[in-house]
Amino acid sequence: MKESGLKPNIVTYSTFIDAFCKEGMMQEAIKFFMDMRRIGLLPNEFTYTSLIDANCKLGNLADAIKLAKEMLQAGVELNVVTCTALVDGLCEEGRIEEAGEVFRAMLKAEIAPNQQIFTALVHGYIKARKMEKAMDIWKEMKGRNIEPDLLMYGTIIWGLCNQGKVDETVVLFSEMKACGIEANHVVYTTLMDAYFKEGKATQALNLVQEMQDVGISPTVVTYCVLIDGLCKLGLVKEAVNHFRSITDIGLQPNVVVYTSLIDGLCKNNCMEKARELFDEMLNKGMLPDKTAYTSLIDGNLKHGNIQEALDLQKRMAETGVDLDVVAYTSLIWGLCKCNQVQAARNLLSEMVSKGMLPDKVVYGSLVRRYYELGNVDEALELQNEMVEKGLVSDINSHAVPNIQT
DNA sequence: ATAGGGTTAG
Repeated sequence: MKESGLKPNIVTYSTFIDAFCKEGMMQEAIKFFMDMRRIGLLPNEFTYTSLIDANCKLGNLADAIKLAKEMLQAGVELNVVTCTALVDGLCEEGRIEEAGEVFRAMLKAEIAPNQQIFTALVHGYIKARKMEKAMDIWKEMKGRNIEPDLLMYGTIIWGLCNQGKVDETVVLFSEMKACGIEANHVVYTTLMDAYFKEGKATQALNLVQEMQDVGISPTVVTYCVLIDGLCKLGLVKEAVNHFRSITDIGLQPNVVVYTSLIDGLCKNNCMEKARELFDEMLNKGMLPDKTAYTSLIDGNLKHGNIQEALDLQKRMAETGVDLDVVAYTSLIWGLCKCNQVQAARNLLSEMVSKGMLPDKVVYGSLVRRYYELGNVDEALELQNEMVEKGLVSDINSHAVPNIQT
């Protein structure tokens, strides 16, 4: 720049600092920040905000707050953009009370709030599971005649769905559309999932139709929600049909979508089809993960195919996929059911040695089997272990592990 | 001229 005869000014420096921040090159950003002051350029609200926001996003809240104080001491006035960066950073760290304080301080300083800071704050309250406070902020925004946009509606809808209050989204969703704000695939997918999870299949399926009608393309996640929802309603044939149509619109099913369907097929007694899909996934060169293996293992165990389950477990180990609590629970229960109590006992020791906490279904299946075999000593030992771990020794429940994928 | 907000799946 010297060669060109042009002197960098505050905007030049701010632009570079912001670019460094966004590239994660904090050392360079700080170097420029020091350089500019050395040559007598005073950082402005843009410079500070770039640095504050970057520190917030890196979780360095202490540095961000320090910079904000420094900014005020340097006589640079706080504005809504800087406050939004701080509010968002604090919310991200779960420090919602402090975020609220920043917001209130801002109002006190007569800085006008806007859509963006309201969204950041609403998001923070939702994340902190304070939906009522989130709704208060939403109302305050409306009271100030600030129109919510897609991000704000999306956040509120997501929050309500999160709290199992999908019914309360109906009015908001209509209102949003009436304002001419187009929903996107995420909002539709979120709503569909919430409706399915509350057993409201009609509403969920209506949304699939509506999405098509308004020309919003589903994504792989949308399909996953749809397939999972249909399977859990026992509509496995429809789920398979939808699965097959994924490629028709140019998408490729991923491991998660395969797993949803495999799990659904297992739970709807279509083991053959489940195996077929699992192999199809392997043939496509996809690597099944923990959940994918566990779904098929669980299905096999519940259908008495112990050998196939053990083969899958072996393949899992060979490909470096660790068993998790769900997989252990399923295997131990299945082995007990198939009279392989020693193998089950070994797995229990293994999971405990890995620091996992077996639940009463795991213990219960072993204890019950030991009693049935007349091995009272082992049964009592395990019951003691259960009590030590703070589990109720409820071995009569005949509980079947309900594997949630 | 340069800074800030949300979200979906097994």
